Amino acid sequence: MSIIIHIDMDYFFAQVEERENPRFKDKPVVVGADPKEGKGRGVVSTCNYEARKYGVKSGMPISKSYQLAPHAIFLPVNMNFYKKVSASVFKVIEGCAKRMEKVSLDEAYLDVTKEAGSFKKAKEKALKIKEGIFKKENLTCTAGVGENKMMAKIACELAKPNGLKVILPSETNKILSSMDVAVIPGIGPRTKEKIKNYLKEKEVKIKDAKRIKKSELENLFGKRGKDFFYKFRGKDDSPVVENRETKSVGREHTFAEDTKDAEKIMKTYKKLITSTLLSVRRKKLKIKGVVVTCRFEDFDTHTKQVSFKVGDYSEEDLYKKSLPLLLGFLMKNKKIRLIGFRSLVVES
DNA sequence: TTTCCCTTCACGG
DNA sequence: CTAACGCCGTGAAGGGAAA
Repeated sequence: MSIIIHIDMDYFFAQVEERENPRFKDKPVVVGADPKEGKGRGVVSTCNYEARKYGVKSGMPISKSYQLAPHAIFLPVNMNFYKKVSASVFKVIEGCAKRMEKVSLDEAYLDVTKEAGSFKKAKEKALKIKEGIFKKENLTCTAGVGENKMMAKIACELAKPNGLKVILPSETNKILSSMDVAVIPGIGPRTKEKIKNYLKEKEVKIKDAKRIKKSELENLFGKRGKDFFYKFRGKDDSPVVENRETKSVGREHTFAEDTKDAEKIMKTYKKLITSTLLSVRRKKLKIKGVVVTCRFEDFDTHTKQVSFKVGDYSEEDLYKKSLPLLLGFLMKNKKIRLIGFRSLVVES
């Protein structure tokens, strides 16, 4: 049995924007792609709760969010600024717990099994973190405490925004039973659909999903199926990992309009390589391969990959090695929507 | 036979 | 045109080639 705290900054990017510009408060704020009067091709990155009242959500096409809330304040993603704020927030968190896994700019898991020793102490620690972040950065977050990563995350979801919730092991099964299967991390729309079809039900709660045998889940979902079987019962043995190794670094670009213009594509392609290589070098990584992605006008998406000897490579090297992959895509007589370049890397 | 490579799929933030 | 859909990164499946 572990004691895990999950910390999640509330509507992070939008909250930072509100802080920088207090007159945005009480108004719907949408951070994401340029809506371009409803013609934009990007998506919503984050929005505040005022915008959510209109049905706007993160991940939604920006064009749809514009239909739902044309009067909202639409802001571009100021990633460099959010990164700085995030670094400051993480300093607070690091000061409070030894074992910390950074999930993203605005989320972390803390394994406080040893330091806290009890759920009561863990709750106090979580409150301290919330206060520390608010004092330093004037931003709110939500904390969840549970017996493992999954339960900490679910507790956090239930308490948002600006909340703090503990789910005791004795409460775990009762709380899960009436929840939708999709609250389980790793169960997305596809997996949920498959489970619904398998049980021939319109909606599936976790108590219903528990009727499925472990062997059936394994047949349906392979090794993930076994994890699901245990997760339905509140069990998750995935560890808090402090330093994940970077496996790949890449960039991709969607054109404003689908294109066949080879010159335009090449120009963009070279920029993707340059930018990727910059990141690779900043992180002092060695390259062992490249992947080229192409999405055509009909959304058909393909990748081509080639591996080579681990080493340091120049922009020209990467260009030469990957060009045949890209040309393979240009041969097709279809307009291109997106191209991507990714380096497979190893830490040196 | 085992391991590695390539491609796709699904997911999460 | 009743769907619209970015950018980044991970893990796993499944088929085939290489060692």
